[in-house]
Amino acid sequence: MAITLKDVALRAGVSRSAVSRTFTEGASVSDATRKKVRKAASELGYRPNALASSLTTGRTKLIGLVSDNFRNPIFLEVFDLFTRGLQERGLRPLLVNLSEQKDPGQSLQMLQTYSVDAVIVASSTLPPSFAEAFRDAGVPVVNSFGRHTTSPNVHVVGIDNVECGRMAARSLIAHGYRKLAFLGGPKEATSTQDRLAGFLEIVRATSSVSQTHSFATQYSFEAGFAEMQNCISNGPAEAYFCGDDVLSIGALSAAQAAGLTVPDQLGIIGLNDMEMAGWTNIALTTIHQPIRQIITSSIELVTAMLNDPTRYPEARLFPCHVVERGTLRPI
Amino acid sequence: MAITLKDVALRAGVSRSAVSRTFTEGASVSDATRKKVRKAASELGYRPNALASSLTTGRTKLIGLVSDNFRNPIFLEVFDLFTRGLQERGLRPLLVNLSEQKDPGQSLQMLQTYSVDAVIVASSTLPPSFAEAFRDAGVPVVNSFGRHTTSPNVHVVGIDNVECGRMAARSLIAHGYRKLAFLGGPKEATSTQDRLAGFLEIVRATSSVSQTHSFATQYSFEAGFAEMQNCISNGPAEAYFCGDDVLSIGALSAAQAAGLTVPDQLGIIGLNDMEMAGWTNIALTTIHQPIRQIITSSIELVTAMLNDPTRYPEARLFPCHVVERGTLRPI
DNA sequence: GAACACACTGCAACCGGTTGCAATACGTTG
DNA sequence: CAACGTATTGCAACCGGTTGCAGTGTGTTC
Repeated sequence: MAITLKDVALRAGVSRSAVSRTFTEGASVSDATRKKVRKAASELGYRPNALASSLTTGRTKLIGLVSDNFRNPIFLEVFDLFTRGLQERGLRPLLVNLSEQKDPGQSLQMLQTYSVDAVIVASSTLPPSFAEAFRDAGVPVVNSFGRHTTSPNVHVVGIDNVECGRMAARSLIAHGYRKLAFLGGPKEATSTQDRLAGFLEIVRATSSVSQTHSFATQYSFEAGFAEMQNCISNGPAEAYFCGDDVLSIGALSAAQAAGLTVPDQLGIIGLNDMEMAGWTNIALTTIHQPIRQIITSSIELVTAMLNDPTRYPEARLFPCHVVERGTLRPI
Repeated sequence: MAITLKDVALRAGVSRSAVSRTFTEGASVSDATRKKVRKAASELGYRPNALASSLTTGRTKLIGLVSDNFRNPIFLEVFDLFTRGLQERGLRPLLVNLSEQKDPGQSLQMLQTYSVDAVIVASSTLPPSFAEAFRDAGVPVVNSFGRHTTSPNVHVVGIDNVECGRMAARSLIAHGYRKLAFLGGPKEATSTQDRLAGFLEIVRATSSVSQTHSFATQYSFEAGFAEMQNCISNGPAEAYFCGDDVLSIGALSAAQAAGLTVPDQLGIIGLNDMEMAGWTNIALTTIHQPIRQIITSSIELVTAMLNDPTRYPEARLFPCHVVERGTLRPI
């Protein structure tokens, strides 16, 4: 067994309380005692047991980081930023992979068992009810990349997907395309529905512009490739707004494989602006989603909730913008 | 505060011990008691506190998952497989992002503070001393994707990098290239050094074949792109063995940007066989690294160590093979 | 020199569980 | 019916910390 409070207390010739207080910010200990304790502790190699202390303090500094997206490269960056941001604040990410089951029950139970201080649900595809299950159980929760609603039940940090849909449509039109199409992500995801809504709004308000739309089964290269093959065999549109960048790259690949030249015969605009979109042999024109800001803000919100768990829910939305590369023809 | 043992005991009209035993596998409780307790527990919504119980059992089921590679897309799959595999066994991954600091001290201390049962160091770039620091502190550790040595000090699960170097060289030669080059990952990484050693071994044993070698600063697209630009300006070789697939794709992109045709004027073979290597607009010929098997085996090893922490260290190596796609000319 | 404020300190109870041990209950056997 | 083995149960101590409270010692004020 490891070194405990008692061992240090014994060696320093003080009570266990004194040792505990030495390692507690703002507790009342004299310099002399503190010094003795520090010395004994470092000689013994003492490490306080965070789990034991959580028992009385009610704080574990563990944060559940829940996601269902382990196929989309953008999420590697998401995990990178989340883990670093949390670490910097002394919080520890307990990672939960939801790829198997989409029911919040089991993860909720597990995260409660580990007394996490809060949960971050990082997903654009999980329904809002998922995050709400945590809130209902009294666990502070932030839904990052979640759906923006005018009356959120839980904290949401993300983008305005409807506006992104509008932005994409406007951009395609500005680039001179007239037969537009929406090649969305999973149909049941609220983000997909919202983007389509914004897209349709602009198309319908613009004369001489038409649209079609279809959906990929998931955010993956293969799904984008397959759906674009589908579209091509039905007679392709002039330009596509794809659900995200992975989908776009799959679609791009299918278009090239079918002998269509991009951006002349076929334009593509993605969403996310993940690192690969900028690779020179891909050069995807896409809508930049400010994930750094979303994640920083999510973490700020989580830490704020640690202090006030009943904080009134809010939606934090960050503006996106189009990054012009090579998959839309010049204006 | 949440529901505790006491609350359930009170409601069920039994002692706290009885409740505890109801939720402990193999403890002696009568069916009648068990039923009463179960009923009371579910009525109250009781969730056992895993952290409190860890105090007496000495087991947290927390596993530190330590990595320094959050830029390489292959690691998203690595995290996916690790988190799922651990979850299936009732273990919880506590993710540690080392991207900032390469000194084991701080992470070791933090992971001890959280009483992790074991640590998985998932990295091909961290030096062996990193994992050894955990072992020295008495924390069971597995170094996944680590260096194979004939006398490992810690458990290592991975591939034989020297053999991969040989394999790459043999493959390039078989495909008819004569002026070969090694475009490695970070120079100080043991994996880089091992691959180079194997590569050189074959080249030097083969008459009429020459080689040069250089290193990228990290495993990223940009680094591969930059280093290939470098190589081209110095007069390119005929074929390159790149440190991994991301590097390969960067290099590929630089070659194409410089007007070199692949695979005719320039051949490239990567390592990893990450998902993107198979994307039809990339089609990278590469050495497949069996990461599923490596991860499954790592988790098996970790669970074995949970039962026997002093288990004698072993190296588990998995064979790799070349996946032919489009970046080497036909044999 | 008495009265008082204040900084420290240790005691002991507590956080939410687990577990060795002794006590009890039960069914069996002779 | 007594003796006995076995299954179940609760008590109480313990895991490694934290913290309210009372007690001690010091310096200040009047």
